[in-house]
Amino acid sequence: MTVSRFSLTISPMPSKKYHHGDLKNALIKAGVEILAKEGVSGLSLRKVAQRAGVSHSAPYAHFPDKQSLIAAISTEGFNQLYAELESAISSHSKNPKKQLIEGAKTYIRFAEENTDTFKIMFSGVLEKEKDYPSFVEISSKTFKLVVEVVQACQSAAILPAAPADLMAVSVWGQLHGIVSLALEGQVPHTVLDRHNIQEIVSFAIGQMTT
Amino acid sequence: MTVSRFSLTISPMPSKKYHHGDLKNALIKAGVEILAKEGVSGLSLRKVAQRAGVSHSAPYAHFPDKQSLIAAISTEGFNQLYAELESAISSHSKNPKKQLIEGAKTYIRFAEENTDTFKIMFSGVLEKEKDYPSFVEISSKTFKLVVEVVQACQSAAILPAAPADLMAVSVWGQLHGIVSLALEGQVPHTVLDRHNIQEIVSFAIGQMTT
DNA sequence: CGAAAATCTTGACACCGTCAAGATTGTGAC
DNA sequence: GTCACAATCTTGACGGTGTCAAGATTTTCG
Repeated sequence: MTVSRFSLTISPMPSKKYHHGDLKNALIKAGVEILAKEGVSGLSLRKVAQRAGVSHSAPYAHFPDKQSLIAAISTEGFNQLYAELESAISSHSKNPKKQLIEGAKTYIRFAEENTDTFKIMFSGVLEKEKDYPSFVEISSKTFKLVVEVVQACQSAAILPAAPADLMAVSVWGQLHGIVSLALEGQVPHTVLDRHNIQEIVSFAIGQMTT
Repeated sequence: MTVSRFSLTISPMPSKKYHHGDLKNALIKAGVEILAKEGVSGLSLRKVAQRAGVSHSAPYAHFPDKQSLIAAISTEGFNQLYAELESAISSHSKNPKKQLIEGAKTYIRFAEENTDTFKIMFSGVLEKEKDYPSFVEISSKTFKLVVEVVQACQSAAILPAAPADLMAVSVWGQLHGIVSLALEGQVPHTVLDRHNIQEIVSFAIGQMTT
């Protein structure tokens, strides 16, 4: 509009172009921030657009709908989780048990520090995950990480012999279940008074390992 | 309004009173039905009201807001889950291992048959659970059921000696984690090709028991 | 340079949760 | 019984939401 161009001319505003440049990533970033500040129910396309400094329907140039933006945010979350897990695991490449424990710690920390991103990734907010190839890819890549650690533990006789993928689902399920119940406030205070989530998970995984 | 009373007079409509009689429960029931047919994202107060045959803001006579209705639906879900678990467990009162396995089966079946009710109960849709006493009560009552089964298993040396509530969080977490991952489509097909959820859980719990 | 494609804005639509005002009905005191 | 009051329900409005259509602006590329 003429007015905004005029004010842009006489008092040069800090880089306000018609084209954003990298709006797609800016929207994802804005989404993550809103998620952290207002939670899942506070996440709206219009707020994301506003925070990125564009009009309410600008996002439709980059995402066909809200679900698609949520998929992108979830994918970004998985990328971060994968990177952190990968880093934690490769720090103990000669000690499978430590890989398992530190991997679990990393998972817990990620869930605690990015609660609502974690929820978006795992709580059915994303309705048709299979429609988003990059989401499927990074999530199955993450699962393969778990399988590798499990196999290393089996080779070291720390976990019992069994199909590695099946055992991986057990281990991940155990970890994920406790974390999820905790985030939902379903772990009773009689337990939380004595142990934090970290300790509960350590106990549970300790039961599985030898 | 005069018109409707008139039509009620000349052609007797099937019991359309101004006062519903039991609207509160009708709304909960309608909510469960919509949940089953349209999923969590399809659940709106206005649809619930319409399905119950009342105006869009009639629910506010019984629930202060949408969260409160969701709490009621979740509570109802927990009541049903508790009843089914209780029934399954009391059917094998002399066999703790069977109690554990059948309880798990019941949990899985409930999640599969009432997927979206299960999600509402456990996926952060209900934002401040502690504000709803009857929800807190039935959910902690359910946890106590798990504790009882765990204790019975410990007495029979089926589960190792450890604080029963801690062990209960492990067992429930293991079960809940696998079910949740499965509902999210996070259990890879390489596993699902060979085993259904039932078998995966059986394997995982088998690892914990002796 | 100019046409086509990409990007962004404006405006509209139906739906949503919520509230205020008022209509209708049930209830209990007298 | 009746009459005031409480409970219940309707109507109408408000701002916020996701989404789409039309058009403005900018970039890209033949």
